[in-house]
Amino acid sequence: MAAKDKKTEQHIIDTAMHVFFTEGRLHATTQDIADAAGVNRTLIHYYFKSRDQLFDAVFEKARLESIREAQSVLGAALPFRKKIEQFVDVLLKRLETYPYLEISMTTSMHNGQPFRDEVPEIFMQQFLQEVAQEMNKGTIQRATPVHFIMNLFSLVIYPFIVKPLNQHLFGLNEQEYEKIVKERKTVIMNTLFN
Amino acid sequence: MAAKDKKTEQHIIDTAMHVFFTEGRLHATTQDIADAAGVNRTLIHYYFKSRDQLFDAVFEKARLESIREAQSVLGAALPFRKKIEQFVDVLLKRLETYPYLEISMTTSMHNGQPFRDEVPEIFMQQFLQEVAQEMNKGTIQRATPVHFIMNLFSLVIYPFIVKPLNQHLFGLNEQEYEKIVKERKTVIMNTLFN
Amino acid sequence: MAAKDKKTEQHIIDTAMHVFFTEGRLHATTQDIADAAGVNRTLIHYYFKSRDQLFDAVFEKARLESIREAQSVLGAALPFRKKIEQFVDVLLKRLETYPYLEISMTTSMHNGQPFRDEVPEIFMQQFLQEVAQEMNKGTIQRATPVHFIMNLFSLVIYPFIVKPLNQHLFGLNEQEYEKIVKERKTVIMNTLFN
Amino acid sequence: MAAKDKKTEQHIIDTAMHVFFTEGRLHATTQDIADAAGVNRTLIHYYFKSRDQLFDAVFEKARLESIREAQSVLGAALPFRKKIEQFVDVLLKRLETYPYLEISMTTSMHNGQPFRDEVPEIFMQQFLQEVAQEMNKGTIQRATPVHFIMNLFSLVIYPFIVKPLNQHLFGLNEQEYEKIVKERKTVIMNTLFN
DNA sequence: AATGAATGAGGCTTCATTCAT
DNA sequence: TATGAATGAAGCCTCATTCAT
Repeated sequence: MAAKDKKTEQHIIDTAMHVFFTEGRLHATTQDIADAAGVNRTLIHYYFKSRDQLFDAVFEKARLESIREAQSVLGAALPFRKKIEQFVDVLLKRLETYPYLEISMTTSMHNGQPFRDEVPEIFMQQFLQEVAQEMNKGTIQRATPVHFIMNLFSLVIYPFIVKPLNQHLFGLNEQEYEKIVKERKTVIMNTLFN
Repeated sequence: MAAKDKKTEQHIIDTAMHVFFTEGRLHATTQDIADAAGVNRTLIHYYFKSRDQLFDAVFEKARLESIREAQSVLGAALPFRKKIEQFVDVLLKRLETYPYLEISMTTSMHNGQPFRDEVPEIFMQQFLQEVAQEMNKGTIQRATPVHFIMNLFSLVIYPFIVKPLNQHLFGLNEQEYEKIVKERKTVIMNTLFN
Repeated sequence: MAAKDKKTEQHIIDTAMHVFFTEGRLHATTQDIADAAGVNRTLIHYYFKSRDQLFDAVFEKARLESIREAQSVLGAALPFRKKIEQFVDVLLKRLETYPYLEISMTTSMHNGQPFRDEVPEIFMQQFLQEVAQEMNKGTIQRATPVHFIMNLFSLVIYPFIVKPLNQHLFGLNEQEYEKIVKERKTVIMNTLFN
Repeated sequence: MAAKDKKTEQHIIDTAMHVFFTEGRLHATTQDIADAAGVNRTLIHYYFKSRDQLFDAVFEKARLESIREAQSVLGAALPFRKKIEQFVDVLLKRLETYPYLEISMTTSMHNGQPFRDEVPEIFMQQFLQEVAQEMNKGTIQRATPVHFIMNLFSLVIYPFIVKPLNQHLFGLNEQEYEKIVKERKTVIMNTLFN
């Protein structure tokens, strides 16, 4: 019902992304997704042959989007700190749309989901060099460069992953947690940079 | 078969913890767990009534262990930095045994797993106050105190969660990743403290 | 694609006959047949309304061809033995093209496939009389006439039906079985006639 | 319901044999068989893991029974003609119980059902030698020995396979066909022996 | 305490068929 | 005449759970 302006196949993928990555229902059935998309369950098989192949299509799209976003920021000609700041923005924005994306991809990997040709290696190498330069300049903590990236991702993503757990742990309601999230960007930048 | 020195019930729980948190097979069936424990599948229902209640027992045990460990360190009469250092040690050690523990607890929460009576509130309040004092002293970044704890957990746990993803991203083999992990503690302490 | 010189409808029937009676895939789906014919699956429904009606059309064509062939030989003005010899030839030739034809028709009858108006009764009556006369002459075994025809069909058709089973039973490879088949005609004639 | 005196697993196999080989419903679903056996459909999976493996079990049992029966007669110390006579009896009796047995096994072979280790080769070789001796004695038609066996099976089995087709072809009602079948043994013996 | 047998619920998939163009 | 999209029916299979011993 919902969508005739976009092609049905794409509509199903988008719905699945929402179910998986926004609602976090990684184990939604094909019926669940069909219901959410307002289509007949069989249609999913018509387009994707099997549940697994729908998964593949969804993860592939998510992966490509992530890479594209990362490259558009990290590949730009900007000062390092500015670049990281924008990247944190991009990540946070994405996490607001798809809070369960990272955890889903990680979880699904345990279940045999194979890796696809990932971030262009050269791209990663270049960025690691840029990080190394900053360490030499003394603007960030000196260490094996991968640690900086690990720290970055950890600080941004993890609190989203464990949101319900944290809310409970710290006794924060939805509103209060929202406030904390809003502060994260500044905290993260201060944590990453000397 | 495997265990007659410990009660069968406890043996099943331990096996389930291994399957869930060490192997990361959160969706293992009762048959899987029964196989791993070397017992008949229906025995699980005999002891735990239902799959969900086995889950509850397992998560409850994990939760209690986590709290006990946390309290034994954070509740001790030690200088703040020393305390955090020991806590990072405890967390890292636990993650080596149960790398999928945190992610499992988080994931299962999405699926309606309810929270149990969690960390004694007073305990958390006391620790947050301690953090606030340190912020005032200037030894750590000044912010809403929960951020410090969020940072701490994020920096320690996340790299374990996304290990396979990271290995791929940075092109690290098992040995190289191991080396990075060994460096984490120092990096984390330097990141958390000014 | 394959056929524009013959009507598409006829092309589909011919393809189906090949799939059913030459390849022996009596349970081929409409998709299988469409693929083999190089046409869209729904086209089969366009022409034949339903899978069953395609079946009907195919079996009807096979039946008519069989009857026509039988009549052209058995209705000819030839000495009895000559007539039977030619009929065996005709049957063997047909079985080489459509080895699974007889078994398919038989099998499909079990599944409720109704009979159509069959061999003209008079024609069969005449032939049975001819057989009776030969029995009186003593050239063939004396018995209820239908036995002669049963024997004839059995001896010719059955070895084709159970070819794979026989190959295995007697340990014959393709070439060796071919040799046996070539000997069949003489053996059959000797078996049928005194 | 039907059976508590025999083990359920065996009861399911027997029911399946009846459905397949007596009723000729080779494409019966697991539900059909479960209904016929008076058991829950899932129980079939409990015992046989999959529909295919039920098939395997059924065909294996049929195959073993056939071999055992054949050996008990053909391996006996009897005059050749007497032996064949008894074998025809055995085959006819079996066909009355399982008229669709042979055709089912043949049909299923087309669909990839693999052969199992079949009739002991030595046994077949011995019987072929016996046939060759009879040919030398002149009691049966002289030819490659396998033809005699082919003829034997053809003459006995085929009329059962095409019973409905034959009834129609010759215009025989159930009673009349029954009468013809009763005559078959004598006709077959006369046909096979000089 | 333990287990083989049995069952209901629910999931994935295939297929023939219909609809709209 | 031909085809892509969509759907309902029905099949197979897995799983948690219950029953009877």
